[in-house]
Amino acid sequence: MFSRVETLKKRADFLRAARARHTATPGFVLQMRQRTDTAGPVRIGFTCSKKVGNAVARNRAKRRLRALAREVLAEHGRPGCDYVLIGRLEKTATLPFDRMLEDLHAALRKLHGTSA
RNA sequence: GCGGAAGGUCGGAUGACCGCUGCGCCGGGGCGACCCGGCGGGGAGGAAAGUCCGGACUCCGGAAAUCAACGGUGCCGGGUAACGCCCGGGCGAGGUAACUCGACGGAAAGCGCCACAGAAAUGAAACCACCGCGCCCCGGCGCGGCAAGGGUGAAACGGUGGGGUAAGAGCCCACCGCGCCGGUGGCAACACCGGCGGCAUGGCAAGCCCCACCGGGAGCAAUGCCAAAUAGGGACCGCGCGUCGCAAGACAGGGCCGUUUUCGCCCGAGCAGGUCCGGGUUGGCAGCUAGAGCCCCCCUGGCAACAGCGGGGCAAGAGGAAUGGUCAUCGAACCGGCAGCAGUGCCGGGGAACAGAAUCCGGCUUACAGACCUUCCGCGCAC
RNA sequence: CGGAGCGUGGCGCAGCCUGGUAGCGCACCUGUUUUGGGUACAGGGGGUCGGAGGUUCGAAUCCUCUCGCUCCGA
Repeated sequence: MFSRVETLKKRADFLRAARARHTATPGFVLQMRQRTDTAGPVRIGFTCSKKVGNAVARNRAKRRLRALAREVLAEHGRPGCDYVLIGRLEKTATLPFDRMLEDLHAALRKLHGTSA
């Protein structure tokens, strides 16, 4: 791991990422924003609205998204980028983990390819 | 065996790999705050929920008593830090029973309301009917008596039976109900017994209210500190220019919870006291987890809730918010098939309810697939 | 996390405190007026009062529980 991974905490950062590039898969929505400091750390945020369910369902969805990000974005994340993973109703908690890993790789290829 | 009642416990399990977090230790780096790595042992619930009550704690302007307003509680006694909670008792209701349920003070302190229907909805009164007398066209009318019967309504001024009467009526009597007085038992709610009154007193207090008791307000996003940044601002309010003294200070005087009183504190010639606006910061640390703590056992007191002594055990502290992710095995409910009179057994599928700590405790309420334990009641059968 | 408030026809609101009739505006339907439409006038339909339980003879209204939504506080 050559770049540190930080957690996104500010509401303003989430709003900026929401206006940037995004792509959707059955299990989640991925947003990506290239910051001005291109050598900075990779930053990741997680969002689950009340639409996902009650507190138990929201926490479980966020934990699965965090596990996905730890496996993929730590190595394939681009420095100086903010990523936001958004949970979806039912699917985020129930889809097979391998399928979501593939989807995340595909989503990263799509966003990196178009923004390069 | 079937059906039921009460109380309690648990609420998926095991393993592997990869992670998060705070605590302790070790090593390294840094002047330091701290950062990195390794190891060890912790890491969601019975409701963590709803936020419906009661506290602890903190601030508001310090405390006690009192009155008023407002809010709450409401049979009696006890338990508790406290409670609207718990335990025991009383009364009422339901059930064959075990047992369960009850916002369960006062309607002769006062005000208000009781739609429609009905003669009349609480001062009493009288539509039909009943009875007596009078009159006539023999069916009614007039006067008087009466309130038992009819009809209306959720509710009609005690109920049943007998006597009585022109017809009736607590008009009289017995029993029941109600009220009052006395006695006995009980701390009390209340119960029982005796006597008296002839009955006056409809319902609603989850309408106002009366009585008794309780409560100052706001809340951990409280509050305190540090750093950074902006400003060194503006407006208003409070009291004021007293006496003695060289001064410190003291005394007048003033201020401090809605009222009053007592004490206490503050000001007392600038105090730089308070409030608001404007501007800045949306960082860090503390509060922050050991306290009326929970559980188990023995003993003592108590019917019990509970209290006391002793012993043992357990106790997460996050902060865009950790307590997990993936895989494998085992697996309850449920579904299907086969066997059996049945309890059930075997095979296959299936893959776990409600739900996530946010300052902390004591309760209540609500949600919940199922599994297990103890005690008790009724019925049936056998002895 | 803590604290306030609101749920009534399709939409926006009264009525609730002080219990017996659910009302107003826009919208909708029908008719008249017009060559037709709009406008105007007349008439009409449509509401489990968020849900459950209780108090009462009777609940949109009073009480308790519950569901959903909105706002405020460092």
